[in-house]
Amino acid sequence: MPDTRQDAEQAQTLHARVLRQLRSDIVGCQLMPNERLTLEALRERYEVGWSPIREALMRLEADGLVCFEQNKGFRVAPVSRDMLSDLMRSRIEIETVALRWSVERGSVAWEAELVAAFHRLSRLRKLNGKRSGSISSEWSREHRAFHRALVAACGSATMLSIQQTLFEQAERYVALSIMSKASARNDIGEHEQIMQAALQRNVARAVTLNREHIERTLNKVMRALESAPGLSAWFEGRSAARRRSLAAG
Amino acid sequence: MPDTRQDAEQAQTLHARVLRQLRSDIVGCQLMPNERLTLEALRERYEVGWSPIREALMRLEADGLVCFEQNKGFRVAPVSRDMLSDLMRSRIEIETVALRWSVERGSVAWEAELVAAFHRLSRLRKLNGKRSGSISSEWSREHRAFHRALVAACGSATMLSIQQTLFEQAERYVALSIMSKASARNDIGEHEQIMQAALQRNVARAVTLNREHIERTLNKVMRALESAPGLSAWFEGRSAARRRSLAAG
DNA sequence: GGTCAACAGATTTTCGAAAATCTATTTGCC
DNA sequence: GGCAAATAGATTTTCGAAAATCTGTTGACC
Repeated sequence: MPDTRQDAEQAQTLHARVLRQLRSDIVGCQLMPNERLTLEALRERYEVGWSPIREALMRLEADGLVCFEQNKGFRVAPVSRDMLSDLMRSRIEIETVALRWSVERGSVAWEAELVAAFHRLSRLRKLNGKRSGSISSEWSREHRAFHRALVAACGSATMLSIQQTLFEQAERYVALSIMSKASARNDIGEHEQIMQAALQRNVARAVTLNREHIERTLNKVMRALESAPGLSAWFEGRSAARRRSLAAG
Repeated sequence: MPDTRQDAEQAQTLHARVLRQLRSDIVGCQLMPNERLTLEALRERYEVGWSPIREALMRLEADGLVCFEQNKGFRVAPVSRDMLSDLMRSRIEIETVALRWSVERGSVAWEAELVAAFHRLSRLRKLNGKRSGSISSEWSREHRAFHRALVAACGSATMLSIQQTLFEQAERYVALSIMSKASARNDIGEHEQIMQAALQRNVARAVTLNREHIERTLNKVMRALESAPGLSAWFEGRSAARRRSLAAG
């Protein structure tokens, strides 16, 4: 029974596949913030019928990646300064709790997973090509895995799920900032420090470093997006204004 | 243009109506934990086609009220001691943060809303009839509104959304405990004390009282469910075991 | 010239049938 | 008798067409 990942992915139902692809396309900003998600266009893009698409979109709405309006259809969730800072503030609080619990309760197996996750991450390049302006999908996967490994031993499925949701939303803002400046910050050292504090069971230090890690990301992303000429328009809000400026340009 | 609530509800799309009804039926335990949600049965129950039902179920899965398995369909999310205590621990942490922010930032308008919400709640009976063993839907609505009013000024849509989701999940456990014992705890005084601490901007006291409020609910619900002969089966986990015991009895 | 209603095109929403998948039972074989 | 494959029934999953709704435009009327 050859159960390769390829097979496993093909064995998925269509709505599960569409959900995965849509999520990836939105987080990676292949579908830009506030972009209208016409069912017809998505039907063509993913080569499926209406049902799997609507189901996937409904699911993504709950994750805050998609917005929905009665009889008006779906959009990629918009972005704004306020939402970004709200998101990051909330992430800090959630991860502070989860990290504390995790460090207090983590076993040796947890330590081992954490070390392994860091090792995998440390061997990857963050960006794809030299001028691509996009984050490597492997790096993204391992980065997410590392941050999950940090809080994995918290013993709360609820907090883990919230952590994942917020992390994913934050990833979208990071992708946007990378698109605009093509410079990613080198934060491997920060990750290592957080890990070491966690391994030493130094809760206060781990929590503080994690908070600063998130705050630095927030600052970098905020500045990148404010100074990006093409992308700052996404921050101004109303879609009508944006459409006009794009049509004019 | 008479825009009554009746009209507004009828103007909803079908999947929005089904979502609302399903959510209410699950939180109120008209649909019991772990119960299989056959599409055919739901189609008949809510008198719609497949699409609106699947969309609503997908949405509820994200809220943790429904579980989904590939090609096997949907179930009402199961309940367990572990999930209950995880849920309540997480609620405490979330509401602690949100309440702190809310008390620190709340305006007079917030105070007024809070007082109004408490007043409405204080004039309602918790249970429906004398022996109905079910929570009054008006009380439930106002209870939720009161707890939301407490944290409404936190300034974070993210935290508010999480608070709502967890509160709703907790409501289901409370409904279950009421079904089993028909005795609800009289907690109007607790609510009043939390409110007063919040109005006095005494963050520490408000947060502590809120924590104790949730912990008391947790203890009461946990005990009610453990001692309830018919319902403790829901707590034992695997559906197979439960099915056998029900089929035998 | 400005405002409102009606219309046409585009899009979303819903349905019911058809295809794919699973589950439980039966049958055949060892 | 016990085990595995085949089968039938039930259920989920997907599709494509039809109905409902919205949006922007045209044209009539004031």
